[in-house]
Amino acid sequence: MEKTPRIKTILTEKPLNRDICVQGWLKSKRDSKGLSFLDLTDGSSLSGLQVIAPETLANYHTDVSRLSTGCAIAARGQLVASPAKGQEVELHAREIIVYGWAPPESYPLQKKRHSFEFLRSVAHLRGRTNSLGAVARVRSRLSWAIQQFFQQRGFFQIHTPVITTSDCEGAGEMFTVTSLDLQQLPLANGAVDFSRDFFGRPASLTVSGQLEAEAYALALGNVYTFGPTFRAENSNTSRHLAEFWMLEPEMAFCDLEGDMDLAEELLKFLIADCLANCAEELELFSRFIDKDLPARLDNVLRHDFVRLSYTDAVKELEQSGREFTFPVAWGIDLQSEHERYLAETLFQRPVIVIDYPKTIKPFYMRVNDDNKTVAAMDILFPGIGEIIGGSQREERLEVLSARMEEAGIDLASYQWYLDLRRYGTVPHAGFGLGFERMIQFATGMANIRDVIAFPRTPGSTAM
RNA sequence: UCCCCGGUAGCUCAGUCGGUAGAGCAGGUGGCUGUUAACCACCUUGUCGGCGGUUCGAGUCCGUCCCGGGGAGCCA
Repeated sequence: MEKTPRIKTILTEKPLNRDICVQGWLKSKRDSKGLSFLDLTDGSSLSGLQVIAPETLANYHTDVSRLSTGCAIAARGQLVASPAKGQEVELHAREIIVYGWAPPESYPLQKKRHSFEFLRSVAHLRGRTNSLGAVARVRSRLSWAIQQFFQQRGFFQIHTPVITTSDCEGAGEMFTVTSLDLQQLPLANGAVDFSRDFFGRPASLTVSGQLEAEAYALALGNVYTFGPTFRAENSNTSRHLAEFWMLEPEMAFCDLEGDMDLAEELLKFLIADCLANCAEELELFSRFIDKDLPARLDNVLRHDFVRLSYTDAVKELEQSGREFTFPVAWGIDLQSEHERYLAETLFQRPVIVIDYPKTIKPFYMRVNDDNKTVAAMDILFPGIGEIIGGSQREERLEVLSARMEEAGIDLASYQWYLDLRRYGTVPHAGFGLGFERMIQFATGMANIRDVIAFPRTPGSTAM
């Protein structure tokens, strides 16, 4: 097929009085005396190209006049300065080719605002709307920015496995992976005989690539994994998915301080990149989705993140004079309302809470000298809560083994993980960034199901 | 999983005290117009989420199930 310029390029370069061909989908058509105005978009940018289709076109009465929202067409003609308001340039068509019709009586997308809830039911078409198309472009850009950030800093990307046979990675319910016939499960002593399963033992979809990333951090120095992650939790909220993308950097010869520095630098980099490269999309979100978006993004860029210990956070909450639904006490995990108070009311900017009680954090987090807390950090963003969770890892074999035993974890199945401490162990640290939550923050989108193309949530995989 | 709210035309919603259903938009037809969420006139569209109950009569009241949204928990 003929290679045609993208509309984004045309709108930027404005090659006036030249013959060009554009291909895309119709956003809307308005008829006037002797001509039709076609709003054409090809997905390259939010703005579309206005195409003028005169009545004199060979197929005007047979095709052009029948065009409606959603139709796929090509338009060839001259790009000229537009005499009317609303656009700088427009294409005066000499030829219109219809690739695909979109019968208006059945095409779900109308020339009007739809609720995000409705658009979820047509997930395969919603990328054609202004807002969801903009989300997709921001998502792509942020994904690229993540790669840039780490590659520029000498990190290596590790493709950690999606299928895991670890009994538990300590991060919630897992999806089982099996090739057994579920109608006729092989039994042994009344239980399923996984020795006859594909891997010879129970297997699941990963809930985190961290443990594997640690192995390669202790080989290549600084690494990151970035890929799909799965949680079989029955979570029904606007910030949880059963399948989501998680970024997990892991650094050797690094402590909690360095971990926090990297996380803060990354978050600022991503937002700055978005502001610089997705200006048109952000303008749309600011106008229709979240009026405070520019101020919130600016707020992150301009300020150092507040860093305070869990112990100090508890003190702040106790001194706040607030009546919380869940009372605050040292040793109890911070509730959403507490996190929100810290980030949104008290400090009004991102907050990093460190050194949580070891009893409420996973086994792999490094025990501090007080023997009561661990070198953990949670980054709380105003509006969406926890966006990053990380820690310095426990690199001491004896301490790690003891903590795993306390947690009731079968050491035998973690020998490889313990080997990392047995042979050439070093202080190391890392964190996990929920990619969709990052997109939510960058776009102001309220529901996480609207920042991933095909969301998977309990009881729902629409497409 | 728990709490709250909701499910009525293709979409967004209204529907009073229980008396068999309406608006805007979309769609269709015609008109007008360098239009831009185009405009004007006319027209079409319903298992009122499912099942059961109360009642002479249920969109409306009760029970139950399903689905969706918000919040909570879990977390990223």
